[in-house]
Amino acid sequence: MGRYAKGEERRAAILRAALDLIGRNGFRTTSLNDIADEVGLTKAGVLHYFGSKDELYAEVLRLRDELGTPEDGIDLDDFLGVLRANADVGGLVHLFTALAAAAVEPDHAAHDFFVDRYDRVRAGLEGAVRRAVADGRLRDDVDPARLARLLVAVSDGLQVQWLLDPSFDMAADVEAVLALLGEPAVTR
Amino acid sequence: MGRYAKGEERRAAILRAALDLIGRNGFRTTSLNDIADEVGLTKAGVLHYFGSKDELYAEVLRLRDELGTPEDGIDLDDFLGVLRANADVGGLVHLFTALAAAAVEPDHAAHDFFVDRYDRVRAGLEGAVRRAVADGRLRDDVDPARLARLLVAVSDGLQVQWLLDPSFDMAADVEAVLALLGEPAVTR
DNA sequence: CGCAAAACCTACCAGCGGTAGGTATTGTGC
DNA sequence: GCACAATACCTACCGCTGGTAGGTTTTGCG
Repeated sequence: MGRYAKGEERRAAILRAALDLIGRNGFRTTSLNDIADEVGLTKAGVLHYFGSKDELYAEVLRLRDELGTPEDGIDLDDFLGVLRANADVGGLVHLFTALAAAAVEPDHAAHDFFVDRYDRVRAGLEGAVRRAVADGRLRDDVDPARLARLLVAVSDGLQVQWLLDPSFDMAADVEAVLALLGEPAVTR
Repeated sequence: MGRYAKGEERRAAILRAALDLIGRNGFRTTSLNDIADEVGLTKAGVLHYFGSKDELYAEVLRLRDELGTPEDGIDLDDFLGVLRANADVGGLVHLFTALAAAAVEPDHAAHDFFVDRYDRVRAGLEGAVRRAVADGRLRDDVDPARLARLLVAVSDGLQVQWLLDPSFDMAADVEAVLALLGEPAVTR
């Protein structure tokens, strides 16, 4: 699975170009040809690096995760921070929700990515919930695994509504529900 | 905008066929041609009734809404009931989430449908929340509009996770969060 | 320099959603 | 029951999509 230096560079350039085009034009109207043009290749050249369009998109999201995630567990504030940051990158949020919905089918190229990702995010959030409970910042009669799942769900779901009509504050909504569950002040 | 009797019948048959095929094969692999074949028409014949594939799909979801919704406001139990019922129709749930994600773009054929639908559902749920608060079944320090938005979000979000891995009970999760908010027993 | 792997192209494919423009069918008013 | 318009529906076509096959050029290593 070796790769030449030039190849690595191209690969990165393709990911950048995809990110850029998706942000500018939305991912639905962006084709492999567009991406290839942007980076000075043909469609086949792009597919040499990524087996399919969906795999390329999955890789875009994977890259974004890597850039934005601290490697030492997440806490509830980080979670809210991500949600706040998402308000600036509608194109990517859109890609995420649409691809997640499509990747539900087991043979979709991004299926494994999303299964993995949800597991990871849920596990991280479950830890954050446990710590919050231990610190007395969250009432102790919640099931951490369930709450983690619910928090992921609520943030995914809010993103769809927000994309349809960005006139509310997603993070504020999640803060509110955390507050109701006994977290007195999530943000400073 | 008149329509002959035969036309009405065909239209209904197309919707039924679409519903059926989506349920059997998933909506991603279902093409206009497949639907046309199933109902004994050509692709162009189908498009005579529905301007585009996305419009047809929007109509499928609209039809489903109509069938399942009582016209005199929804309450929180109904809401949970819908969630429970969805566990039996994964194909449609998938169509819903995927189409909602795609329809985020303002020029998408189903955009208006989803904007409308979310407004309606949120408004209905907001009423349900107000009634629940008035009845003392929900603590009174929640913003009904916000909670309605959150409940819609959580159910949308759970559906994605559930489609990826249907090993948990969506309705039970939502019940749990309602319980935490002061609703002692949502179901009998 | 030699050679394998990687990079990348041209040419092609089936299938997609959608359109144009025709013909056949249906219902309505006289 | 006949004219006439609207509706129903078809064939043929379009551009584009993601993807493949198989070749040629480029890269790096021993």
